[in-house]
Amino acid sequence: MTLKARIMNTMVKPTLPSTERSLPIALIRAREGIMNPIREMLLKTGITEQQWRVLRALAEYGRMDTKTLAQRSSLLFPSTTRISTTLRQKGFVTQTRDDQDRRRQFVEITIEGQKIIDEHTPHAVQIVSDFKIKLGEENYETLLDLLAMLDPGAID
Amino acid sequence: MTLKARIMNTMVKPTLPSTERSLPIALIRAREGIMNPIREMLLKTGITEQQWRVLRALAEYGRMDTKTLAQRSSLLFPSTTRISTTLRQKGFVTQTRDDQDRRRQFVEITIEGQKIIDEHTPHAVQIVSDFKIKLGEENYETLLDLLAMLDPGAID
DNA sequence: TAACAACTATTATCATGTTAAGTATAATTT
DNA sequence: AAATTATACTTAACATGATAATAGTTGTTA
Repeated sequence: MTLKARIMNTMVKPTLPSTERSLPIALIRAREGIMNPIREMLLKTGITEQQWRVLRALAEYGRMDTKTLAQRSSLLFPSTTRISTTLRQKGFVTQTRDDQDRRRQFVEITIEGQKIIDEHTPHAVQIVSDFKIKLGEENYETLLDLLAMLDPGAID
Repeated sequence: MTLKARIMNTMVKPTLPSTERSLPIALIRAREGIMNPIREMLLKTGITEQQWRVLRALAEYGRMDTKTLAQRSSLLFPSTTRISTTLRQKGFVTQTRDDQDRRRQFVEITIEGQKIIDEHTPHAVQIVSDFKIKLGEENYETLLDLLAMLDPGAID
């Protein structure tokens, strides 16, 4: 697109913000920045970022059904099913049917799964801490608050 | 995990923030909130969110090579290759080799591709505008600035 | 100029995102 | 109780994310 055409567009039509100032893209890039060191850490564990999220949720809240697990891990339901299966094969979780409601599937972290969390939590804490320092404590909290306002699951 | 075990953990070991206060997860959830209406809009176009990003970059900056396109679209290189192929098959872009450097592949938006952008930009502008209202103009700009601080590609 | 390294792009592989369809069980209605 | 509806989960299909391996081209150096 020529410069002239771009200027014309700006004058006569509603235009999107430049991709440099686009909120969805800013979210993607920020996530990249955060996840790079975390992914680096996870390389040694042999599990993925999403599998780490599932194990963390299970470690924090204990045994739960797949639906709840999906919500707590911010994963889609089908992804959660697949990841649970993978983690079971790796020996990091167990799956059991609910006898009261046989549709329900409970997932629970194993000793081995908990070990993964325990062994890497200090490093993960360090990574989070580095970002707090980079942004400043106040900015960090502000950012979390602003992001929460966009969360579709949040109780407005 | 029992309550007692959780309390013990908190006392003796470094702990991660609750998933409720985790920055990576907050970024995912915020993105979900933003992308829901955008994906809804894109349903009518038959293209995906990533394909939309590629077309937008091409519309804004004009013809460019795949590497630059990947950066401008915030996509991985291999993803960009695949998406360019898909978009070419749909008739929304053209691909040409650079005669000066035959490694390089140029991608350019077609009239049909530009039409997709033009037809849906007003709706996209409306969606962005809604979020600005929801957050407030000042918060919106603050959020973009804070996110930019996490962007690994940003010039600190 | 031949060997080597660097660069651009493509392809491969596995995991996940996303939507839709399907299955089994439970709850509700008639 | 049979039919219907709703729920929890699973599977399928296609696109993308992420990493690694490969191919073709250009640049550099011995």
